[in-house]
Amino acid sequence: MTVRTRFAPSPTGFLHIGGARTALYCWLYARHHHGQFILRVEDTDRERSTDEAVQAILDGMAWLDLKADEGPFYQTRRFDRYREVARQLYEQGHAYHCYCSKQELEQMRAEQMARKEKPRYDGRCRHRTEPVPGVQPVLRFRNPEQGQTIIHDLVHGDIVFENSELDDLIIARSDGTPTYNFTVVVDDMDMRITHVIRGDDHINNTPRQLNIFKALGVTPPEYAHLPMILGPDGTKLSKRHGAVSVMQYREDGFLPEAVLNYLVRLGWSHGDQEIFSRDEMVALFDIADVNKSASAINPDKLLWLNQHYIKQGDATRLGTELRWHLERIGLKVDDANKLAAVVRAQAERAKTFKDMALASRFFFEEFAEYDAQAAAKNLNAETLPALRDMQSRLTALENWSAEQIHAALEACVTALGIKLGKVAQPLRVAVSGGTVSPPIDATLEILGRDTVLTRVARAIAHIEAPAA
RNA sequence: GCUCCCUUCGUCUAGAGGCCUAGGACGGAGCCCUCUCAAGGCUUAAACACCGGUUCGAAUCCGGUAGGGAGCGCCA
Repeated sequence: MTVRTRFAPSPTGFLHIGGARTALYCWLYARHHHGQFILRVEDTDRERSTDEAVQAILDGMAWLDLKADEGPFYQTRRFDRYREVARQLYEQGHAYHCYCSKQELEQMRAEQMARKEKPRYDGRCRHRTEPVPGVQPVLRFRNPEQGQTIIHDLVHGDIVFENSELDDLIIARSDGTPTYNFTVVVDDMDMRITHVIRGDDHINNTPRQLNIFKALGVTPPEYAHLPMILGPDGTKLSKRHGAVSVMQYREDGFLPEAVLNYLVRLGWSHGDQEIFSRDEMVALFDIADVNKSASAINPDKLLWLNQHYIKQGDATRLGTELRWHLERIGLKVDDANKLAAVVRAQAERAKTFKDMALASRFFFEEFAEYDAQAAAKNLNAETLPALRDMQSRLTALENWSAEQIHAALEACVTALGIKLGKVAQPLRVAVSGGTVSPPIDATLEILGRDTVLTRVARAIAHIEAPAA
């Protein structure tokens, strides 16, 4: 039997980090077993589902490169099928019409709460034989009253529920539209899903679904309930925690491989290994190694992973990512070689592309003014001789390469009897406007001779006429 | 309230009865390297929620307690 997993989000918002991990695990499990990964959009709640949300989820999965083998399927296009199965259940006596009004149900719940009981439908329409005139009934599933329903959960082990704890859930609303617990069963059945991997907030739904499968005479899939993902403070994930949408991570300068690597390790591990390529994840992933307890997001670790992939990745490819972020701050750059060179030079000092873009502006545009403190300390009468010396050495340089620039620097240091810092730092301020940049030789090389000489001249002029 | 789930350093985790003086990673601290910022190297502090059992032996098995969480919709 080939493994078939599904990711079944409801399009009521963007793809958040928890959903992304669920999708990743489903995808990994399918890939690992050479099976299929199916995407299903659970949009039966027409009030809250939006096309934008559907697109946002698709975008998020595309960014993470989690391709579905089948789908996306939309539940709203399958209403006929749900109606058909509901009818079957009704005809076989597994479902019945309930005419209770919402107010009546609410009152019942209130009374139960007052009695400190678990609020649930008491089955008062179970044996009704006559319709109530003028009332469009809902269809309720006739849940078994005795016995137990056991989930053989792949991550939690057996979870036992007394059927007497379960009530008769509504499978079709009075307008005839189907509800969640029912559509899930019909879809998982029709799509021949073998493994349902989802958040453990669904554990309580599972016995109901299992009973519907049983009534339908169908073998249910295996279940694996994943622990929740918490915010950095250990509380429930929310918008207050910053980047909740996976696309927000892209905006913030993260690489999809870093996000994926981070996510795969949140709730799953393979010994002490921290870095996983896509292929390694596929080869190594197993539900047996998934944890049971909820885990909090650690932004620092994601940052660390992101930088790991920035340092590790192909500079040309990463250059396109840098270009995207430069564009976002108003800089249009097309020189792929220069972008790659900047990526290589900045990789060690940038945890995100957003930061890298910000720190790399001076490579691509003239800076407006010097950082006041930096200029005061590094562009003054004391450093003028070194700048002048370098100005002529750089002008005379045969090959504009980091090696040659470095040699010129060494020669300058020897000639003037000063420390390297005494010339490197003034030069840095001269060409970048501030005190932070990649090593000065590499910085000058990337900038190019013309730009460097122009900026050095500008610095010298600044020293000679500080008022300007 | 009821049902269900969870509990190893701050965080992510290793750990399937003796390999545990509890390991790794992020973050922290210190040192080294150094033209800035970083990156890197080395060192270091830091945890088995609690109480009982079972066993020659328990982080690992069992029971209870405490704490956290989820669910209890004509939402998904």
